[in-house]
Amino acid sequence: MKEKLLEMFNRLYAIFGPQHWWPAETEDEVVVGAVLTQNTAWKNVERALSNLRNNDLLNLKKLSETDIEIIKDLIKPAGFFNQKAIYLKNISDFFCESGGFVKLSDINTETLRQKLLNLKGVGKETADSILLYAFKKPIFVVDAYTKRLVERHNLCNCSNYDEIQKLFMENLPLDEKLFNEYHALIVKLAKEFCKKKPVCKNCPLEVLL
DNA sequence: CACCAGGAATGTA
DNA sequence: TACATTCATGGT
Repeated sequence: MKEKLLEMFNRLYAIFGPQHWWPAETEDEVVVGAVLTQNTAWKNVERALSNLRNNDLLNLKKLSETDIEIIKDLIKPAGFFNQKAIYLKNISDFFCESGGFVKLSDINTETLRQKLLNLKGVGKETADSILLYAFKKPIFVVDAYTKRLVERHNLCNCSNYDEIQKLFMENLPLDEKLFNEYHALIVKLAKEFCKKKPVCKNCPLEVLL
């Protein structure tokens, strides 16, 4: 399995090259983007992020000080704006109360993950995306594409988040750079070859089966 | 017109 | 524990 997962990564990297994730200027922008992209096309997220940036609100401190109705209006293009505005408030308040990004970086990864999961609006994928792409922790992010990939290639007879995450983390070196690129490459693969949900025609990974 | 996108919370059995 | 429903905009 270790060989298989590495071979899959090497093949994806050979085909698509480095993906330069997360597409953001700051750590705060990663956090905000992680919430806004929940079940939402990234293109729509970019519009919401632009709106926030143009109003100088693309940081957690400003967001915690801004009226929620204003936030709702600016993030509308990303959809689910009523709940996402609440989520952004919860998270930005937490970061401010906790002493900011640098202070939180000192916390042990498992503890920090739990703190993030305790926030309304932060599930496992969002928490792990923040840990990996903002805090640079070696945590593997599992999304719908990853689940489909695991199922289609019969990498394990599991379907829940934790087991799929363990599959990758117990069979790969705990390397933040590797996990960063791996998840991004899976997303890239899905966008290029799996635009329709059930089918994955001409998928370059089929040769590995 | 239907279906989906870099999910999570809530309710039901 | 395992599903079903809801949230909402914009692209295809």
